[in-house]
Amino acid sequence: MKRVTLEEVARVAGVSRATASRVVNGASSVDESLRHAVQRAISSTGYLPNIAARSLVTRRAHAIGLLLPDERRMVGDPHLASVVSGVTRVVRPLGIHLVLMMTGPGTREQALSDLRCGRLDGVILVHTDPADPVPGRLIAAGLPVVLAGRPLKPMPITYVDVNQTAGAALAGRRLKSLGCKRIATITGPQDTAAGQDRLAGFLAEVPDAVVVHGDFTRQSGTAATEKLLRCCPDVDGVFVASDLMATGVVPVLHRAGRQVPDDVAVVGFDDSSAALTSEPELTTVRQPISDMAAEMARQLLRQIEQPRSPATSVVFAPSLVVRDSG
Amino acid sequence: MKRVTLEEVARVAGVSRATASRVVNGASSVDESLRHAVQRAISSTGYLPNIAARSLVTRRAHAIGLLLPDERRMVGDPHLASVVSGVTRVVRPLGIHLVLMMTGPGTREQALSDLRCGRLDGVILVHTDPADPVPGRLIAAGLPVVLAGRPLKPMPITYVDVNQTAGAALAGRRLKSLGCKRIATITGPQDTAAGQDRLAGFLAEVPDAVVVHGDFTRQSGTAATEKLLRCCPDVDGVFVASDLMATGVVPVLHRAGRQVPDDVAVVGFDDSSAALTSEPELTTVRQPISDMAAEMARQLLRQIEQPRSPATSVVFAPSLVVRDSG
DNA sequence: TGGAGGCGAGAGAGCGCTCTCTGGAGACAG
DNA sequence: CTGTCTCCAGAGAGCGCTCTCTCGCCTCCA
Repeated sequence: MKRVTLEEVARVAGVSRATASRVVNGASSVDESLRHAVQRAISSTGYLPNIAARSLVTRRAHAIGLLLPDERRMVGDPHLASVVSGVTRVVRPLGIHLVLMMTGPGTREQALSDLRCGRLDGVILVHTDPADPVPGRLIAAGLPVVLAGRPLKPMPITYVDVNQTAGAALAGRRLKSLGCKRIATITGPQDTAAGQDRLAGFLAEVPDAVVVHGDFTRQSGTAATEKLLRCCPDVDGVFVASDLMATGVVPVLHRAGRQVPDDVAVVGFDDSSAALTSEPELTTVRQPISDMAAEMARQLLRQIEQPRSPATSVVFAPSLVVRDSG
Repeated sequence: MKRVTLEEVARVAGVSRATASRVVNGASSVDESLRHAVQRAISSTGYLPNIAARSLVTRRAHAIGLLLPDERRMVGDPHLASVVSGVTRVVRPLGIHLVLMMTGPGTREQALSDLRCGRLDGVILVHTDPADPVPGRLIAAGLPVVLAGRPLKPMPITYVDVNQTAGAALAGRRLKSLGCKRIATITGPQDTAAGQDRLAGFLAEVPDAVVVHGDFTRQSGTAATEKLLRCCPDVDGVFVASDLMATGVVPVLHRAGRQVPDDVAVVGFDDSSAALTSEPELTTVRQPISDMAAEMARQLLRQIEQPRSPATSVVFAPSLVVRDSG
């Protein structure tokens, strides 16, 4: 249980600490026989490099942060596990730690100082409040940061997103191809980029759609549907801007005596687990969350490697998942 | 953007590095005037301690790991966000990082070496495979570890769990008090502690219950219900050992022409988001996940503080959440 | 054979911090 | 007034690693 240091390894291998270090870090300019001696010494002693000591001199923490919104917004979010998994896939083989931070009082400041004092090499920001000053301060300080989702107001920051507009258009085309005549949409909050884009994309495809506003919550889906049935009782197709919201929509339709999809076709957005537990299972627009998360990690690593490299954005294509609801 | 060191702070404050360090770490034996001078120097220079340097000498990483099963088992798991949130609540005020690791090839070994080389101070293990040798190796090495959920075979390890047996009994009592005469249960996998305990607890309350086996998945809920309706068509109350499974149960009952809860009462377990998106909303047994996670964090910190302290277990009380299904 | 050139290994100086140990100053008892 | 005890600040030695700089040795060409 006693700690093995590089010094120890070097002694066992009969070389200097510097040479042992070269072998550990894979430098090429080491004689083959010495390299072998060091490798034998490493496995015989069970040597593990001390990351703290390494970080101290390389000024790399070998850790990135994932900044999440508060629990309330995260619980029931279907994507968390996929995001973590996607990032992990990229980051783990490199020995980089993924540090989770959930927003609470002062969390974002904490992240900022972790970044400044070299405890974190970069951060991925999820669900950023448009009024949040932290992303701006991060890019101003030239610190590596990637946003999940397009920022509401344009800023020179790297982000990864799905083509929300195209996804909503996919939904619109689906409803039209089902022969729906009276089409409506229940929107997301219009102070988010996703909410705006999904509405715009849908209207581009179905210009005469009835628009009722929601805010991505289940409750708002229920309320919006009641309103919709009052103002537009002959509706026969509805695009709901999130699956979670759609789980509030379908029961209201059923209670009003409308069969889904026979009387009213419903298309959701997200392909979340809610789409599968809903009855009937939801036709929905899928975002490749895990791949997007992996790309965020890659973008972040690039920025860490090459500080102050220009901001880029990567936009993934959505796809339609046809199930039973529309 | 240049880095400020303790040396710098000490110089500005006109004291030695040691005294500055004492102030930073809150040691009491520092003269009030010097303490103030140092604090002024800290804020004027914007000093942030370098954690790597500190870790190097204190041998504390100030980071703990959360070891999760693979993405497949995690996606759709309702509890991840709550677990993270609960742990964060305890750990963040102490400046301790929460490192997420999702099981993939070699992840657990990685966690072990992170622990050994001092990159992690301890780990919380979630959903551990009973055949997994890692927990055993961790306790053998005297490394701080806490399990989420009772281990299947007894071992001297600290764990936090909900009283699964009592929770299942709660469900049984509910069905009986509703006047159900022909009661069944759809179980979880019997190679997990939760699956076993929920069945045992339910049978203790309803000894003559019909037992059909499932494995916590939605699909298994569907299949089990079909089987149940065939072998026991007069069933009027069913305890489903997880909410997710229950979302597969209810539609089958509906299709068979049974109203929930009028013809068949359904009680789930977990109080997950699936319980809310289900129609009707599920009566279910709630586990205080977030509080349990916080307790896991506290237990882990205690072990880190006092290595090789005896293993303890903390068992939380479940509660019944009455909604519409039973 | 001698000198230049190149390549690989070792010596040693830190990285920024903590912590022990020492020493000086002040208080108080003898 | 001296000796002892206490208390607090500073000096300095690392923690384990990387990386530059230097030096030695071997090769190759003149």
